[in-house]
Amino acid sequence: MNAATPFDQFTRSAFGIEPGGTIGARLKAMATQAALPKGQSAPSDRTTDQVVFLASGATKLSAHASLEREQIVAFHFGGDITAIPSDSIYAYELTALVDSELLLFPAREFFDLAASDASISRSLLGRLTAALYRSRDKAVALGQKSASERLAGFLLGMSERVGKPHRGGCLLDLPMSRRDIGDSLGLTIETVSRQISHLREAGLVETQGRSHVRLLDLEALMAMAGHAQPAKNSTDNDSNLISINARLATSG
Amino acid sequence: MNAATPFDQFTRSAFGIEPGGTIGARLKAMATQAALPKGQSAPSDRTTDQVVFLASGATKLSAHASLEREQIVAFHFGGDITAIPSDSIYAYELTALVDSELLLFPAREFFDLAASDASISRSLLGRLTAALYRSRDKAVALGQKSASERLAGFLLGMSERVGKPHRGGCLLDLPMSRRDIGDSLGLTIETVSRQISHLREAGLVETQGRSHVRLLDLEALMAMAGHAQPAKNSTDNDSNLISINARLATSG
DNA sequence: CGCTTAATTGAGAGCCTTCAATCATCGTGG
DNA sequence: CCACGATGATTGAAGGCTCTCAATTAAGCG
Repeated sequence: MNAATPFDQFTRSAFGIEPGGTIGARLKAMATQAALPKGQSAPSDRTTDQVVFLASGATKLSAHASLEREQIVAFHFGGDITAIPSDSIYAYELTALVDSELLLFPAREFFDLAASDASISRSLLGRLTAALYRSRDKAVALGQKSASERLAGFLLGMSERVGKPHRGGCLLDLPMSRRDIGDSLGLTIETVSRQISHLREAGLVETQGRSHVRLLDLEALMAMAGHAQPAKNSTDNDSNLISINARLATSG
Repeated sequence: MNAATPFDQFTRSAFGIEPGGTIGARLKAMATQAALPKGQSAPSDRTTDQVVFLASGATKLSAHASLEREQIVAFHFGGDITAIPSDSIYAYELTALVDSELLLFPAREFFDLAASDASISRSLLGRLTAALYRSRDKAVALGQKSASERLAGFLLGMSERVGKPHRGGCLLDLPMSRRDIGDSLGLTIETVSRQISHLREAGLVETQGRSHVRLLDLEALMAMAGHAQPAKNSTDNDSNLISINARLATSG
């Protein structure tokens, strides 16, 4: 086991502890390492919740409301931690959007052990809270927002997580399909496609191929997404630029 | 401080620790106790996330997507713990549905202290995970389900939390208005009202006054909600009755 | 270079919303 | 105890946004 294994990355970057310690050894004993090729789903356990550390790649966590109806509740990227329920009213499934490496833990044992270490507990409490907040924000979008608002919000959210600054705008290389975007936003692929076309016609974005999107006007997108805080006075728009970058990318 | 104070209830029932200990004293030092009359909102802190323990009563946690657009992300009842974000893109607000008693903690300090105690950590990890699962399930409903499915799911969810068994059915005394239900389900009050009328006409529920609802056919409601697991064989419906009661009521 | 899959674009239908009016509920005051 | 008023809930009709169905175009891969 060299210094760059997923497990070392897990203990060090996620929790700030050394993999060689007592806790590290016990964590390792209950971990299952998996290399998920693109499109493949994590081995699901119908009897035990699972905690997942995504070492590298990108995944989607989706719930099957019925055959033909899938809701993606979260996207994950390298370094993210998430939890997969086993006894929900829906069947949840973690699927790789690109080739990915991940560590799987049985949730109950993992939390039992984590609770005994202050550093790990503190990290998990923060991450779970962030994931909860993110999930709530998604619920707000799904419950209250129009298709154009949702798509603008989605692009801005992705820009925070995988965007690269590019001449005052932002360059995205989206790992998910239009269907995935639709399943995440509660829209059909046709509606997603139409909304992207509208954004393109409005000069707010440029697209190249299936996955490359360039956000040309972040401020206009924020206004369109309804992310702008109600201006306290007249033209007090500066605060938006700050708040939009405030939250770190974490599973949710 | 007698044995029935909200704080004693908090440490004992929520975490299984004695309020008199060192941790208990430090928790108490950072706690703010509040009695919220019906309709009133908790004092919001725009700079610090808050952890809330609801000792008694019922509350809603809502996000303001804009003026006139409110999404309720969670209902809470006595014994629940939740967290209110301060720096979200939406303004979150905790409002009492009935006269309520609650304890407020600054989230960062609270989690810092909680992490140092294995018992508290374990409890919080479980509660936060449950809240995350519940929020995800709500996202699924908001993203994929029709009005009738959402309302049936709402009634079943409430039956688990505040329902009283009644002659093979379930008796509900809902503390929230039709507007609250609509804001929770991403529907208008008119649509909620129409769907309730449909359920009544179908003989699945009876209503009495504004808040009393009697669920007459839980199985039919489950089928309508789309909560039924895909039957593995022919008429294997017994498992639904078990799974519907599997999750404990927790904030989220 | 051709094929398979994904994405785009268009037309029509459906579900929920909006707008409007009526009815019921419940707290209050006589 | 009942009448009254205010708020909440119900019901109806019309419109809008997204979905469904269908066809075309583009992208990516062998």
